[in-house]
Amino acid sequence: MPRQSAALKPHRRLFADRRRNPDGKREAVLHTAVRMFLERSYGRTSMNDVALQLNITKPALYHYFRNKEEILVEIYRLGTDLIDEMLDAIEADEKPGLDKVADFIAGYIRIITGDFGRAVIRLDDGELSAAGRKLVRGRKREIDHRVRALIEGGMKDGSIASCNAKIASFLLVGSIHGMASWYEPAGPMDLSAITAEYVRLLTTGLANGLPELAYPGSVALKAGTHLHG
Amino acid sequence: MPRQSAALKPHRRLFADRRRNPDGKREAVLHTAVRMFLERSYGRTSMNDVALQLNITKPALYHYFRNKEEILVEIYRLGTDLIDEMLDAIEADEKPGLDKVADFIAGYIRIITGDFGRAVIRLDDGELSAAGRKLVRGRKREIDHRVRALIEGGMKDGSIASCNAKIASFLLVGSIHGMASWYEPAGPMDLSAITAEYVRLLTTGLANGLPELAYPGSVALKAGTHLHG
DNA sequence: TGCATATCCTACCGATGAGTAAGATATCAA
DNA sequence: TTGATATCTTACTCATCGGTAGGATATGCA
Repeated sequence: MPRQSAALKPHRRLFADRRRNPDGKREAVLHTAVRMFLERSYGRTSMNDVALQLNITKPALYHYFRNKEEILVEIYRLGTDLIDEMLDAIEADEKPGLDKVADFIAGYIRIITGDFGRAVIRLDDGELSAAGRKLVRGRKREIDHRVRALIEGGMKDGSIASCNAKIASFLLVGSIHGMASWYEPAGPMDLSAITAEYVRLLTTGLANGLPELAYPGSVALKAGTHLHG
Repeated sequence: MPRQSAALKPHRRLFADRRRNPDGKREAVLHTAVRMFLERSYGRTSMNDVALQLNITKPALYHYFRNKEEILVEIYRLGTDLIDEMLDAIEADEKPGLDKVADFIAGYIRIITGDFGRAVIRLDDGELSAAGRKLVRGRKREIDHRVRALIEGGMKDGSIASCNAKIASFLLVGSIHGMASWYEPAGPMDLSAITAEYVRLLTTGLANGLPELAYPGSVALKAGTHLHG
């Protein structure tokens, strides 16, 4: 039933014979599952669907994972690990805050255009049990805080204009999250062009050096109130 | 089982007696359903849950809606109507494109901080049947196009700097969509402050008048490539 | 008052999906 | 070669959920 790209087929091979390779097979399950979860959502992808895709039967999956949730949590873990590593590298750099933010934008885009990065953003952690949800949301919150710290650092060193770092970081991260929904790796749009445009549009708004001239925000606010009673 | 805010209780009253009021009751179902869908997702909210919340039983719901999907489609319709009306008003205005974009940001934030507006963004249209999905996605796409046209108009009249309108509109809309996830009306953050910050950050990036000085995008791109092999 | 009908309930059906029991079969180490 | 064990399957259980059948009851109109 589910239409899958040819890229998934290779994982079948691992299960084609019964040679012992638990780590490899576990990984194959994860790669197949994350693709299917992204395409059809976690809730609408049954364990049977995943098993069929790998040319095995459902109970075989339970040889590698205790339950469905463990697959999802593992996917989240792999995805957040990627983001954490990127932030480690950026924080270790000696650069103005604005440059770090620019690096973050580019790096974050690169990660969330991959399967596991995109999973962190697109998959609904509300499907998790209370325990799993707490774990995953904790990691997400930690990432948010580190991004906010990046912006606050830029405000301290003067490369970023004074702003509400909490709001700015949400805007920053949120705009990139949007990409995870519409961007298609196989599509016609060039990723480096998108990245460049994102970096330019977002860092310009943050940059210091243009005190108030750009746009009088009060006008926009007043305009908003008279629209649609 | 589901914890609900007191704001839902009033809708129970309508069902408390059996006075004939189909329109009012239908609306009460929609208001209750959208709240629950937003809190627990469409998939994890059963018809029984909705009925219990209204102090009736499941079959009574089928007196007002043919099936569960009809409720969701109706919610999408109400939400997209709000957005359409706002865009109508903005397009009718005689303003520079950048000002229209600013108005859109403020108006869009206002709408998506309400239940039905937020539903358009947060609820997963993948839960719909092929027919419903086509309908809803068509309306969403139409909105995207109108936002893009706003930006293109600003480029034509010179108020917005030359950029890829498709990417810019995605960034714009995406950043606001992020709000629908983290913003809580009852929370501590002031909505008008958030709106002002969003308008300022986003319109500054778009505005014309600062040719290339703000930030050299090429640096950020190069920096991105060496992060995390 | 009494009838037609809208409203709502109890009790059910059928489908789906997570997870398990119990056994068959292949692999690998000795 | 042979046993121990990892791997995988067939055949189930149990719970949930969308939706319906058919009947009970209140409402509003004649």
